[in-house]
Amino acid sequence: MTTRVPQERRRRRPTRSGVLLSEDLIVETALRLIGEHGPEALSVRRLGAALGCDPTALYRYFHGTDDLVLAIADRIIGDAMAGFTPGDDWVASLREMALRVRAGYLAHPRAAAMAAHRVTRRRNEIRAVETGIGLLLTAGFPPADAARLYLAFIDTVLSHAATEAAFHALTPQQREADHRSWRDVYQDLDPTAYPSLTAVRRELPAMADSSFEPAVDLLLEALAARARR
Amino acid sequence: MTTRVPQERRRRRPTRSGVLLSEDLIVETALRLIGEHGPEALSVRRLGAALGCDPTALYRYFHGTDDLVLAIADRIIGDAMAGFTPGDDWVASLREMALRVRAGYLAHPRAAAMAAHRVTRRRNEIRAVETGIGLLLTAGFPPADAARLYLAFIDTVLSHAATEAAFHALTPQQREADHRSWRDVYQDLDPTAYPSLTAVRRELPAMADSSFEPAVDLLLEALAARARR
DNA sequence: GCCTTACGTCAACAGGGTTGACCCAATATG
DNA sequence: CATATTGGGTCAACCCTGTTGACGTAAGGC
Repeated sequence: MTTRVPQERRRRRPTRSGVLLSEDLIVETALRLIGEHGPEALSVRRLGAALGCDPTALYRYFHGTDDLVLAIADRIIGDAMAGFTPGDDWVASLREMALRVRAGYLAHPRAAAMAAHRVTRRRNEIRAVETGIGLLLTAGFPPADAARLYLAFIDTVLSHAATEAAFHALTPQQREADHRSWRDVYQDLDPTAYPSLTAVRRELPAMADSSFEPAVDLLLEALAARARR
Repeated sequence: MTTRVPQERRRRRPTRSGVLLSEDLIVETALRLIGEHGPEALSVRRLGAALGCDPTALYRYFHGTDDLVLAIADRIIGDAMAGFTPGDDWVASLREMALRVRAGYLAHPRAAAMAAHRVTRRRNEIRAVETGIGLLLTAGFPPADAARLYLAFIDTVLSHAATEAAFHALTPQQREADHRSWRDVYQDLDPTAYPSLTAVRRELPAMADSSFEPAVDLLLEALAARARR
């Protein structure tokens, strides 16, 4: 489609069914669709049906599916970071950022699973990057280090959150089977072939737990150690 | 399709073009297709064309696209860890494990991106867990810590590798747009609204680089520090 | 009240996964 | 060797998908 997607729209026209479309309404409806019926429920045609408009009307608001996905991702980031202000303790603030991102992803697990790996280039994401790098600058890191270390930090947070979101997006049956496998499969192993697993056998059921916070804490430990030098 | 996919096939019949199909041949051809013509080249129809058979013949070997993807993922894991033996230096060994997993994913980004968040507790994965926990045990961690820390480590590695694979699985246009955004969008920001981003402005193009190794190194630093205590 | 244009609608195209029916040839059996 | 069985390759068909260009109508500026 050659039509441009304008920044502001003043003239809006109700659809055949009387709905006034808007970028926000479309994103919200998409999130609802995904949340209710899974990621595969998000298609231009289904979204149009849910909105009560012709599917191709969406192309007046987004350049294509990819653009829509990015808008959804940015919306999730915005909701997660809403009202957050960094405090004096930069480690604690980064930790809260991590937990907020994770909570935002888990609020829309299925949407997060499909949008997590993208750079949205939109307002909410830019704001979050500004905040995170600002925290590392106050920690005393020189600009080059602050940028690189923030990237390592946020990529880890986002990757972990995406993994958790993907897990939560599974059906209860799949999730249950996953949990069981740590008990069942790993418990009946040949001790001579798998000595280490046998040694930690009683700890394996805990492997079904989330590693999000341990991993974030390890990372923040390393960052704090480097900041001290 | 109601037809079952049998374990062993004895009767095989050449296709119209004379090829003898097999599960291995199909998986290999799928990987070759992805490698040569990009990630979007993997579809049942194209795979059939590349094999010289009717697309629906593949349903005699796999229940559907999902089943095929899992078979591909299994091969990727096997290839990545093939021939790996841990050395005396547990930090270096964990590092090599991380790099191998990443390389395996990046060798087949789209397949990895599709299957990365799915848990396949097969032989290769069990072996990897055995090796990794063994390394943390030789580092002196008590069993409970070894299990939890290995989980944090491998989840970080897998999550990062999945993120990178997902990025490489994007279309060239999407990837290019992602790279550009760090140069373009983030360069024209209002300095008063975004002071930290302005301060690190010259470092931002580097944000398009991978954070895999910095993140893994931070994690290994923290693990080594904890092992010393 | 006219003119412009934003934008909702429509028809169409190319490509996707998956299905059930068909039928031939490769094997098992006598 | 001849016959029966059936694995599995083929085909047509179905409904899904994203995306396009043309069209027309109603909203807003003047």
